[in-house]
Amino acid sequence: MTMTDDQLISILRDSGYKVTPQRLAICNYVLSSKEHPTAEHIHSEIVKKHPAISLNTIYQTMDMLIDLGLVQEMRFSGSSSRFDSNTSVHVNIICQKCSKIQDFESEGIRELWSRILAEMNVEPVGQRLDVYVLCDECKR
Amino acid sequence: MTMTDDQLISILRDSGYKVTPQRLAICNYVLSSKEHPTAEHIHSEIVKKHPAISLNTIYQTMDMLIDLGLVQEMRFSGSSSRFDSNTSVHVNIICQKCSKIQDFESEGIRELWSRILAEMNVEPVGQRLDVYVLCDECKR
DNA sequence: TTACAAATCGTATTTGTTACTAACTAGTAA
DNA sequence: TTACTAGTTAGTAACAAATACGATTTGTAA
Ligand SMILES: [Mn+2]
Ligand SMILES: [Mn+2]
Ligand SMILES: [Zn+2]
Ligand SMILES: [Zn+2]
Repeated sequence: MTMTDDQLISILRDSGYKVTPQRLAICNYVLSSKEHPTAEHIHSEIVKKHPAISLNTIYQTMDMLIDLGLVQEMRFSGSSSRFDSNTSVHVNIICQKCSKIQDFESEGIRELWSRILAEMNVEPVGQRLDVYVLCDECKR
Repeated sequence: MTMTDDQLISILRDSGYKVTPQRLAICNYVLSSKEHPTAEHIHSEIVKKHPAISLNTIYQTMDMLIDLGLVQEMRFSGSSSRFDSNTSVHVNIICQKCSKIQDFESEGIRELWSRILAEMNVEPVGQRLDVYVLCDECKR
């Protein structure tokens, strides 16, 4: 979910989180990324502007974003967690070979998913919809 | 997926896996369980009949079952992996509080899911459909 | 029966994540 | 501006689940 610095700052302050340059940099990167990055990946990006940033701060900031409901953590076998800033109902298309993750989102899917929920008769507090595939590049 | 010992033995032999008493016990337990058990949970069950069984053997047998396509591993934040022997298209209804997992499966859901796949235009090799809820007991 | 590849058990190691702590800093209110 | 304080950071230690390793045992095909 992309937003302006001012919007982000309001959200953090309203929830009692202090605004630091590290947080702003991490949030801006993660919330605008479509790559479902790992903590290591986020760190390697942020360290360019904040050379002393620690991996721990990345994890703590992810915990904050999860607490704020702005990010979802996805765990996998054999690889580290990916962080998804798309919190709307959508499908993650995940390549089994190269681990690339692409979102698929549409009104049609939201409608079909809501019908599935209706059939199950549950009140969801979240969901994770993964489809495992071989992506076009890995199929070759 | 429940099956007879003979069916199971055939599958193992056909794939070049040896048939051992430990494997039979683990497979029978896991393939008939609806609980999405953890490795520890499986171990605590099998150790009753095989007192020397190691946790390592549980993990190795799970790898085998995953290789055979009979089991799917589900990783989570803050808790250990759960192993799901229901490999058909279904939704895992997962309580955020007590971590109980219940399958929901129906012709309607398979139909709706196939329409989602059609819209995405992908050839899935698998999927993981999680809905996070508060179960009836935890809601009280 | 024998030979050998594979499986098991027990343990060591790895790895991703979490916990801890001293130093630092954002926010607040004189 | 200044001083205070609770929250944040960086660095590192600790943790736990999962994986790798190696000696011994076992299943299976000759
Ligand atoms: Mn996504
Ligand atoms: Mn299931
Ligand atoms: Zn790929
Ligand atoms: Zn519950």
